[in-house]
Amino acid sequence: MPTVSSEELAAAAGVNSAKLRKDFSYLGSYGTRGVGYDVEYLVYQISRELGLTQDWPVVIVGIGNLGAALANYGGFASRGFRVAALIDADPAMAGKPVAGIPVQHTDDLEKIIKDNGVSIGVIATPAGAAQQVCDRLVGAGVTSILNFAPTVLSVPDGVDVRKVDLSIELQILAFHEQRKAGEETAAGDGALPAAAPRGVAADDSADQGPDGDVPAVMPA
Amino acid sequence: MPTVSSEELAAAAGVNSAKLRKDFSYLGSYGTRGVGYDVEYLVYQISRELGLTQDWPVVIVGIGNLGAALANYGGFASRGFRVAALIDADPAMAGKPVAGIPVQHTDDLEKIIKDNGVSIGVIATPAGAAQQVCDRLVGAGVTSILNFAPTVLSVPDGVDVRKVDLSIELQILAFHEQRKAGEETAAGDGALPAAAPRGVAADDSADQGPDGDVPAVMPA
DNA sequence: ATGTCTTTGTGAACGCGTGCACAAAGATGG
DNA sequence: CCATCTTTGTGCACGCGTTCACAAAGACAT
Ligand SMILES: NC(=O)c1ccc[n+]([C@@H]2O[C@H](COP(=O)([O-])OP(=O)(O)OC[C@H]3O[C@@H](n4cnc5c(N)ncnc54)[C@H](O)[C@@H]3O)[C@@H](O)[C@H]2O)c1
Ligand SMILES: NC(=O)c1ccc[n+]([C@@H]2O[C@H](COP(=O)([O-])OP(=O)(O)OC[C@H]3O[C@@H](n4cnc5c(N)ncnc54)[C@H](O)[C@@H]3O)[C@@H](O)[C@H]2O)c1
Repeated sequence: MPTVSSEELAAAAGVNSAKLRKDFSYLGSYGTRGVGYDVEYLVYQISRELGLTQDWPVVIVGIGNLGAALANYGGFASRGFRVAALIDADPAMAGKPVAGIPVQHTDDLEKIIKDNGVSIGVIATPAGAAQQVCDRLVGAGVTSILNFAPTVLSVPDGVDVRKVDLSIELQILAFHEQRKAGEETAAGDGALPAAAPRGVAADDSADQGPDGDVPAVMPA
Repeated sequence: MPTVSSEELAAAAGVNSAKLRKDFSYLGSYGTRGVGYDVEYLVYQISRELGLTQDWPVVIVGIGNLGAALANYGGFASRGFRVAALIDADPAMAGKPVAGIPVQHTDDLEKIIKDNGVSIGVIATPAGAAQQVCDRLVGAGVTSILNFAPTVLSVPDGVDVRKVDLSIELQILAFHEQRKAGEETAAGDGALPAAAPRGVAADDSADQGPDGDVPAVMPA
């Protein structure tokens, strides 16, 4: 039976082994003291808890540059996500296949959502259309939204939104970059709390909850 | 003189007003008691502190589906980022313009970086090439990297990496989605700590530091 | 000039996640 | 069956960010 210790796992992930064990303990006591964790069983338990055992149908709305790239991306299928439909407002695109999937018109949005039992929607439309698209998605039954448009979406309680704003990612890098340059001359006497640079880019990135890195105050 | 109170700002951003004031206080005392903050002055101070007043040249490496979409994206320029160059390993692409910018070959990577004084690089290559591209970027002087490839990059101290992993974004949504479904029958008695769903998708997303939302343990 | 009213700036308390340290559990060997 | 050794599971303490609450500051009216 192949096993791994929390120490090995922690080293690979770049985190503290105690934290890792404590995290695992929320899933139950799947380890064997003196031995470690049964790899296969552990993978299964985590996959199950994370919802990776079922596959989720998703729709992508707004098949422009970004939407098309997403549709072509093979990494989703391997993680249990299936692109159930592509939706765009442009009548000229209707019927044309992107990544082998025919684009459908926005008029049918509600029907598409319901027919496919979709609960996760991806918005890749221009910012101006995002809130409107969001409202229609939610109205049709979508309860999770991944938003690429640089807008803050308002949604009812019970609906989750995650926003991917590439400009903000670059701004955060630029912010640290600026601090690096400043520190060369005036070493670490800035007015702001230390923003410790990380050597290895391990985990993080997943979080989007109350950021621990940069004050999460400025609106988009 | 147009002003705003911390209370108004906090309501708009969906955060606590005390937190907002404390955050601002790190930049100095720019407010006037009994009145609020001078909007124009505040915007300038924050822009300056965040590094938004200067523009940053960036290079994009890997001009495929995603890289091309990024190159076409107009949102970067408006935030002070300038696409200094597009780089790809495919000889067939060399010279061809994408978004009006000619694609250059990977052979010239180091020269391009140095000639343009680039310190921020974007990696949109396949996962297998990411670490190698990263090493070359860092070797040429890049100290901030935005990585779209689903790999954990190893970099020397002093180099910042931010990773955008769309599959993980979807997995996080799917995770909450699964919990919603579960709670309908067994209301809030899960083994995991409460993952409070947020009604409005305000801030967060910026952080990528130790996530406050989902345990940051699993490697990609 | 003085008083009142609004809003800032911040000291102090609270809550939470992280890391330390160790007892308990179990495997393994004699 | 007992001793030893490894690794888990977790109580506890520490540190940090968030929030409360209020004194100080300043505008504005009288
Ligand atoms: N391209 C990028 O790299 C990038 C990066 C960050 C953010 N974004 C954001 O992603 C969004 C899309 O970017 P893009 O470059 O693909 O733009 P795009 O203009 O290429 O594509 C937008 C697509 O949305 C469709 N559309 C417009 N209104 C719609 C509606 N109401 N319903 C359905 N579809 C509609 C259009 O027909 C078009 O096909 C924008 O909000 C942009 O700011 C893009
Ligand atoms: N397309 C998406 O929506 C999406 C989403 C999430 C993640 N990603 C990731 O982003 C990366 C790019 O995705 P894509 O869909 O654009 O892939 P793609 O295959 O369309 O493009 C990859 C490009 O990188 C170039 N390339 C390969 N090796 C290179 C090297 N050593 N140096 C420079 N260029 C090199 C290729 O010539 C190609 O043009 C992948 O790692 C993918 O997993 C993509």
